[in-house]
Amino acid sequence: MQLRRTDILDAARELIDADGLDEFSARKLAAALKVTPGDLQWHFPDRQSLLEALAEDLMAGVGEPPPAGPWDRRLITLAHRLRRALLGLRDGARLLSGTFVTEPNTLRAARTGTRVLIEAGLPPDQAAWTVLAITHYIVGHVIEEQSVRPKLPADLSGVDDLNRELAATVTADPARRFEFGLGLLIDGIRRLF
Amino acid sequence: MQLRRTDILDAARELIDADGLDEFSARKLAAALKVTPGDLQWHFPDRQSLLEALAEDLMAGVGEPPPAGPWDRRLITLAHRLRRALLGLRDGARLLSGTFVTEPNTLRAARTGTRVLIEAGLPPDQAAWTVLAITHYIVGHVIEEQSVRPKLPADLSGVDDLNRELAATVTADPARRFEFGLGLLIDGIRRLF
DNA sequence: ACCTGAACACCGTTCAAGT
DNA sequence: ACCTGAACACCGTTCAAGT
Repeated sequence: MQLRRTDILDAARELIDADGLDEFSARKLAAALKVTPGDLQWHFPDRQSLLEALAEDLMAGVGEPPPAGPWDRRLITLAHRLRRALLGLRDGARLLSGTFVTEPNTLRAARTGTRVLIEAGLPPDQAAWTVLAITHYIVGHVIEEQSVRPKLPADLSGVDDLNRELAATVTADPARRFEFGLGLLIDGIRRLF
Repeated sequence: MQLRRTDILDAARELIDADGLDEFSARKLAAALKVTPGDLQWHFPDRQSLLEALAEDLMAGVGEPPPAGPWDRRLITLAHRLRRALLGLRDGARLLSGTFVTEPNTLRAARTGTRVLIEAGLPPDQAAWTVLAITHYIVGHVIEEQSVRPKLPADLSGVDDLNRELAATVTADPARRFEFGLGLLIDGIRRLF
């Protein structure tokens, strides 16, 4: 049976979802595919290119033009898509942040967001800067979301109010936290018009 | 000569600054210190704990209370400090994002930011959520700043306007880009009052 | 064009033994 | 308390050889 590119990527996703990015190795992947490490090398010249392919796949669809409507709704749609995409694979945000923005799907997402803001009337440079800022927020957020949280001490007595508040924040529903920070950015963008 | 903790961390920083986080290994560090790998293990039980110590050191001073003044100025001061701290070591943002927020210096920075907003009149939960959002933006931004940029094609003919705009954005002075995105967030926070 | 076998130059971590 | 020597169980990558 011929080893196809998508089979390799599927198996890689399975391993990463199971054990995390740090546990992932090309040799384990080869073993899972019942194939020699050398064979894997033939399909992907090195480990990095395999991870980049994975990141690119993750971004598929994110850059589809969002439905017509007000710019803020369209931007929020894009932001949610990017977050969902990153959450689609264990350690997805860390994976993406280790690759470059020049891959087609990643670039397309940035283009789509920029176009939304240009169409809304923002000058092109401000539009591009804004999209980059939102992207950084999302990547930073999801990296934290996906990082293993240390067990918070069940007993919070002896901890002061501020620490308790911060603990509550980090433990809070990440989707709502995401929404809150995104809202700050959107409100900030509003003042650019 | 006794091997001290700070010597180990200094040598580690030197190696990371020289070759990047991916090239860094405990064995190279041991060699640089003219010491056995096993000896290093005695001082830091595992590689991860060494990296965490490094991240903690990076955050030293960030959480000092900023000079009195309007909340936005104080928050901007903290934001710049965090960015400078992360830029203080090659791959510093990636390093920090691989550790937890519970280390004293990291926690202190979050506490200080939260307190600034509470003192300005924000409810504690909103203050904490806001600080987390800014932190995510900064970490995401500096990760991109510190990632090796692929050589942009010198010849941009044949590339459309949008790509050219995005290329210009990524190539632009990162300090100004940082300021722009931070400004969006600050303006968003303004509307919370 | 695809895959194997075998090697090379590395890793992090453990652990008995020394001082 | 600190450090060495030596090993264990891994890595990514290369490359001649097979089909």
